[in-house]
Amino acid sequence: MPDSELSKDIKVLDNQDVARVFADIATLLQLRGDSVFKIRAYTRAAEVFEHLPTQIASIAGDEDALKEIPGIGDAIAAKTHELVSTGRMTFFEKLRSEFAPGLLEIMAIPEVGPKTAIRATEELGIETLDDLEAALRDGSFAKLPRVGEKKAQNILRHLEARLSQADRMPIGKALPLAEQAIKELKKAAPGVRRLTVAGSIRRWRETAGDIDLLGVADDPEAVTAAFAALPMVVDVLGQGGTKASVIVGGGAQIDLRVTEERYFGALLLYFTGSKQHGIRLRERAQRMGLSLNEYGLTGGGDGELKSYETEVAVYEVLGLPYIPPEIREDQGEFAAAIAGELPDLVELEDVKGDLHVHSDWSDGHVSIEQMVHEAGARGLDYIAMTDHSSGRGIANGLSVERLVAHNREIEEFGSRAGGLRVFKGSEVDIRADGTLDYSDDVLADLDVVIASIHSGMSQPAEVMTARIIKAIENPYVTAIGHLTTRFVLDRPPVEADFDAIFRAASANGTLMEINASPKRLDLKDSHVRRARELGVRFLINTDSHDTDNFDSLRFGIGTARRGWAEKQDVLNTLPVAEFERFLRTPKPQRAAFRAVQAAAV
DNA sequence: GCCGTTTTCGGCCCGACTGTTTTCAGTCG
Repeated sequence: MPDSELSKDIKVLDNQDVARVFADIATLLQLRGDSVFKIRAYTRAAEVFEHLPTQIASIAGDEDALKEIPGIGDAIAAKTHELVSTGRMTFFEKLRSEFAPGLLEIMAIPEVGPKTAIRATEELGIETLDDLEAALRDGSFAKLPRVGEKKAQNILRHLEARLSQADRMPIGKALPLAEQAIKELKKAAPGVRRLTVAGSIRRWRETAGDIDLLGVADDPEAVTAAFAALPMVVDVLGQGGTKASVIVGGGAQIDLRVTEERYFGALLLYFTGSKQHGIRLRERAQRMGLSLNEYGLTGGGDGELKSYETEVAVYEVLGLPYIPPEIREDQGEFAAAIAGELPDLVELEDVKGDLHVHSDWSDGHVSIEQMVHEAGARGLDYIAMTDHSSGRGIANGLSVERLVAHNREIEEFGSRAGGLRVFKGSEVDIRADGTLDYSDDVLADLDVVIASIHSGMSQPAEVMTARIIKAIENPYVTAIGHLTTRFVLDRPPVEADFDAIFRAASANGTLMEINASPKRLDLKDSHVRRARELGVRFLINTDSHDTDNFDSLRFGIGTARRGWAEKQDVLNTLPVAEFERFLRTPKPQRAAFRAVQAAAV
């Protein structure tokens, strides 16, 4: 069959799809009671694929290339090849046919493991989530061996959370909740020190399952008691001498652990994760004749436990430099650390400008003057006012006439904005055919042009790719805004060939925006990493529609850091004079400008 | 099933909690 027909018949699997299949295989092998090491291998493969910055579909034809990936060997490479080239996997289908189709869903409920799931099907005939709910409610589930009343209640609560889709929350919700809890707890328990957020939030993952907090105290029990009694708490799941788990309003779970000062370093390292990063650390310790746990390191000469107040100290004993939380994903950070090639990640303080800002001229909430004033108050050196173009009727987009008036007002405010430089800009719509809302001669009058998609998001991948590349090639487009248009947990990304898009951006000197709005986080972390590999440079913008939206910058920084972005990769870390020089450089030469900058750093 | 500055075979990370049990299975992070 020719390739063109193949591509018609077979859905192109993205990395998440492939990862899902291997995760399901691991679950099914658990149900079958297969070797824990085999299960671990499939689980690892799923995690590796999920975070792989390269499109699996683009390399799956070459099994040797697949086997280059750590954790992928002969068997999984062959299965991946089969899956991607045919859309099916014989092994998976055979395995799946051995169990009721609903078992995978049932196993996904917390506290339901393979043993419980198997007993539930064999003894109660449970095959779907509905069956499970019925058995939990009528009490029959609680009579299963090793279950009981309390366990059944817990499982029912998890099931209800799953059915209401509340099992993960976006970081834009999780982090403020964590900060509120920290603030309240500090007030309620003045004895607590070093109170900090750990877990996936500290790694700036875009979603969180629960919120992990760690602290130090001389009287830990007093702190956990105060925590359980906080006003924001609606339910206490458990509370002991060093640990408490609560549910707060809105349904989020917060776990707090309180320890002695001397254990804090190992504990923070342990509860920051990721799980895979921790496993690699413990393996490394083991090779050194040591054993790492959440209290410290044992082994060595005397076999005594040695504790550490900081993470740095633990890494040091293991012969490693400090690895920032954002890249603790077992995605090459160990190799980089050992080679002394860890990236010097971009920091919040590095950002000097924001090039995507709205006002009440389009769909923003306050005036240009207020946004400019706020940007100055926050210490920015430059911003671009980028209200929507005319195609965005719904967002009160600017006609060419209004754009001219908009430009005039910006020039006025710019002249009396103190040291702050205000650029004339637009967030111009990329139409379905890849043309822009304004003609080139209108765009030529602007300093900064952010080209974005706001409609026609379900185009086929080939059409979408060509559409975006056309915008990238426009000589006046500074950057592509929120490339994939996705909303975290809420709207899927557009389908496109992102490698081709990043290559075009790199060749044309068109920047890619890392949109810092916690609703978007677009580019996402893995896209940043891949784009950077292909030579793309970035802007980290807040897309602010109100003065407090400038707070979102930190989410963009977190995402950029998860994508291994360094200061030199992010153009709005340049001082204003340098950034203006970049804007004055004609597009064809911006790629070269970029290289000069890289060499200069 | 994967992997190798202790191994191409024989290993494979570590501990705690919960709720069920009369000594620990099951699950989680």
